[in-house]
Amino acid sequence: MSAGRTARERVRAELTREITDIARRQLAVDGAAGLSLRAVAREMGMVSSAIYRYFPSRDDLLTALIIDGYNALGETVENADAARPREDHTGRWMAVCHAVRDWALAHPHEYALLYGSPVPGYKAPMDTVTAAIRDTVVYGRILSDAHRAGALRPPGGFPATPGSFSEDAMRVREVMPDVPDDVVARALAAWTGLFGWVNFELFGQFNNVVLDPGTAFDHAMRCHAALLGLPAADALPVHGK
Amino acid sequence: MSAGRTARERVRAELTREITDIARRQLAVDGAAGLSLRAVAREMGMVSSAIYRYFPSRDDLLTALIIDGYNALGETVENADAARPREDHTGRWMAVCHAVRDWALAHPHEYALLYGSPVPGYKAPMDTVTAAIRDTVVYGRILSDAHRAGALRPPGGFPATPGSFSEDAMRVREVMPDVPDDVVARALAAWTGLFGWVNFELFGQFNNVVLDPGTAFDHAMRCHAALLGLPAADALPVHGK
DNA sequence: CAATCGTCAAGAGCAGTGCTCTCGTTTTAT
DNA sequence: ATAAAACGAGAGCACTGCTCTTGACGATTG
Repeated sequence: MSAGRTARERVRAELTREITDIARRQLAVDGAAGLSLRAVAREMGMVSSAIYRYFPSRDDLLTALIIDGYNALGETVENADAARPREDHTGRWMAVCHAVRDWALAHPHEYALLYGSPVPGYKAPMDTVTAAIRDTVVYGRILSDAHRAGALRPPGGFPATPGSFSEDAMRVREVMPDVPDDVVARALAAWTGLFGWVNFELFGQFNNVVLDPGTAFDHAMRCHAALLGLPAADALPVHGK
Repeated sequence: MSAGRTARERVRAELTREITDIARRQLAVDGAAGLSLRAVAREMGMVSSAIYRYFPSRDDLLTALIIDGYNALGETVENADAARPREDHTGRWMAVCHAVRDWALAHPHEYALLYGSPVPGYKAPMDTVTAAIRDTVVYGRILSDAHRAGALRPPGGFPATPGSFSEDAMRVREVMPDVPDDVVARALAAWTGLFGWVNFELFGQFNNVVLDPGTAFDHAMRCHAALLGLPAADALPVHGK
């Protein structure tokens, strides 16, 4: 974030930003496979080989876009969570759900880059993981807060968590401190349920069947909340802003 | 399926099959973006332009592979369902879940083609839909059978289904006859939960966190079954064959 | 101030892609 | 037997990611 000391560094940072901006626009229009270094260069009035001064390969440019995407989604989710009173755990969960869905609908190709099939042969570098779990961290904090406040009352009559799950639960608890195993297990189901729904909606599995996915989505996420033991919140504003 | 009357028709059918077979092998190795008409032609000892006598474009070849994939998955799911006694609704649901997951793990690139991000600019032709819903039809039949047998007792304490969902419920009921709205709504959540989990597992979101996804998956699917009102089935064989 | 060293854009070029068109040949249908 | 349809081969177009070399500019030293 430092302004860059020499003039060269500043113009380099500026050009790097311009490249990613143009690339992101191309991504938004044509999707990941339509991202062309030559097209980016053309739009910048540069020759294609010059781009390689800034990104050593197409994959590196894609990685930059992926990190940006995770951060954009993560920030959106953080803001949606922060806009709710801390003790309104159910409201925070629902806000996170809708934030994810709304962002995905607004940025379908970027979302596909993050949660769709990975581009073949592409291996996510370590740099991405810290950005990738920003939304998950928010999710975990909500459940931790709810549990510590004693607001979590998971309904009975559901299968007992297998003992062999405890090891994985420990690892998940790093973003979900103190939460007991059975809630951790259900938390995985709810979290995958959220993204599974968004995937179905975005990738066309609901086409010609579920015509009003917003309503069904809201209800499904409330069901997940109930499964987690979050208290029912009846008087939530229906949706977005 | 007719053997083909003229010699030309037979060799044409044979070559078409050979093309899709080679393409499927390439798909399994390199993923959808690595599928190259020229490489297929090379492997067949043909010249690239000859392929266009059989598939007018790369997208058409991809479509054939997609339909094959849906049918392969659908058949696997049908068999898994049929292997259970008809009145063991919970067992059938669990068998379907594991069949989907096992097939996805065995054919990751084909699964990604079906349930990952759609290839950009690609619009699924109508031919695909009948194949695409084979698994969903099985799923719907299980719930219908369970409901008609009076075996469905959805737990209380969960959010009421919004009235505006009834229209979408009607459409979903075409593969899930007689099932009441509230179960239809939860069925969507469970179904998306299944594929959302498989996506997370296959596309790397569980990396370094959930190391034994099989156990957690089985438990999560049992939770979904309970949410649907399917009776608890305690003595199921743990997993595969 | 002047020489140098690193950075940069440009251009040519390689290997690969999807796809089109034409040109003989072969097979089918009449 | 003849006309029509289908077919494989080949050349070619426009495009891609990426590499290498060349020449110019700018910042940092001596």
